[in-house]
Amino acid sequence: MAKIIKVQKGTKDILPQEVEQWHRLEKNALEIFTRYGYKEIRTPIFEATELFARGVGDTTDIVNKEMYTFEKSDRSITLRPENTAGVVRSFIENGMSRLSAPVKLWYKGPMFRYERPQAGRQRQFHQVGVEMFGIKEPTADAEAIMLAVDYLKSLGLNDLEVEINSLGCPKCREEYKNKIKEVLKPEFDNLCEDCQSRYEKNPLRLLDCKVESCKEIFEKPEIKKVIQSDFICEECAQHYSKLKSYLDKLNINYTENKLLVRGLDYYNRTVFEIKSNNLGSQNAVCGGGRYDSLVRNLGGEDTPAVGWAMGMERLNSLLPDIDSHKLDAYVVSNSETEAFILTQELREKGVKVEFDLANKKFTKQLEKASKTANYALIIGEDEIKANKVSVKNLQTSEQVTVDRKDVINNINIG
RNA sequence: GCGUCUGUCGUCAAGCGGUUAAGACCUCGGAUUGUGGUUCCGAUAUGCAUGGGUUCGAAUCCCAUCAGACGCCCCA
Repeated sequence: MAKIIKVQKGTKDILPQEVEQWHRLEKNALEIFTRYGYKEIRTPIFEATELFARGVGDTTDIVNKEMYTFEKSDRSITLRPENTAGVVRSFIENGMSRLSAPVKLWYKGPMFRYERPQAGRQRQFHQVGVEMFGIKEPTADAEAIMLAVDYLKSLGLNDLEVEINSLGCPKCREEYKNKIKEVLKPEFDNLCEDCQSRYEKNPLRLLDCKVESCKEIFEKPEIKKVIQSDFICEECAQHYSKLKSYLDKLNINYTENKLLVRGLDYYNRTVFEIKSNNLGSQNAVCGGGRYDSLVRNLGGEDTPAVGWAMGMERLNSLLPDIDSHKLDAYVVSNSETEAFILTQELREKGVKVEFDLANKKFTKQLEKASKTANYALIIGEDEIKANKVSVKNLQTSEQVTVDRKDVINNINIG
């Protein structure tokens, strides 16, 4: 036998028995997002590498070590690791800033990140997400979070935790970063390896290190004081407190998490995540926030924006399995021609129905029917002569013989 | 990139140095049931991820490789 070729590491087939669940995720997304005024956009799977370098940020791991990049005739191309950069690119390229604000776009599709797979993490995975352009007011942040919660509710997920934080604006955040670096400088050599690299790359990330020795350092009074100081400027603070008041009024439960720092460079002010305790260590189903400078950084006009993305595989793992649909009926007959004809008549009327293409023995056909369908439609010689069909309910074993044209009235179509 | 654990039929598995490598489900064939889903028979791994070793003897021990799971980093 020839060698079997297997799926690539970190990728998965979505098999027929799971596809029903995916349909549900997609159907609810369309329905709920549309209700909030969002329109779907589909951008290409690959983009110029530079888009992600400039968009997502070249200090991030996503860009530094997780991109699928390849060269084609002097162009550097990358499989999208996330979709915000692509949507922003399209927003700019198609002149959407001329549309009346807000411009609300949603997407779904595969993303690619070259990482070690583990629970809730694959190399090809799927996200649904939304992006809203043109509104700087915190109402937009609140509505985006509301939408996320609403969507999750529509899927029956009510008990998830919403965490929020404000990163401030580039200006006040920079000051905060510098203060942290300053106060930690004497301790630099005592920090763990990861923290030492974070010290330069993203000082905000230092704070939730799990290494004991680092934790102890952060507990020192003079350091703790700096870490816990409210660094954000007056304007940012106002924005944040308004957001919280909207969330309160809308009855969205949330907790504030000062350590919540999203890893993508483009965020400012509001960041949030929605987490579940049933996901293993990759416990965020949703992550997002405000990114007011991204559009400008990618060459567009200054345009405020908020957005979020959800991991569809993670969502799916929280949802109960759906039974894949049974057939409405299975035609049983020793005459494959008659079976074929009856099957087609019913299919034209919208019935999900099959017959035995292999023309096996009568009892095997019935066995197949009982396993795959709700009704068996039996046409033996007697029935054919009389132009009738015996309809057997396979749950109750009740059987009636009816005129051929009345079959459809004697079965429930699911 | 690092760490921990795992790898026996399509699936779930028993086996823990000497077995003809259990069993269950699925699938297929047959018997029987006045038309099935009950029951009964039968088929389905010369091989235990791959390659080396240790041993009289290995699925069982050791090493390497590969694959998978989980965790770190990071992220949805």
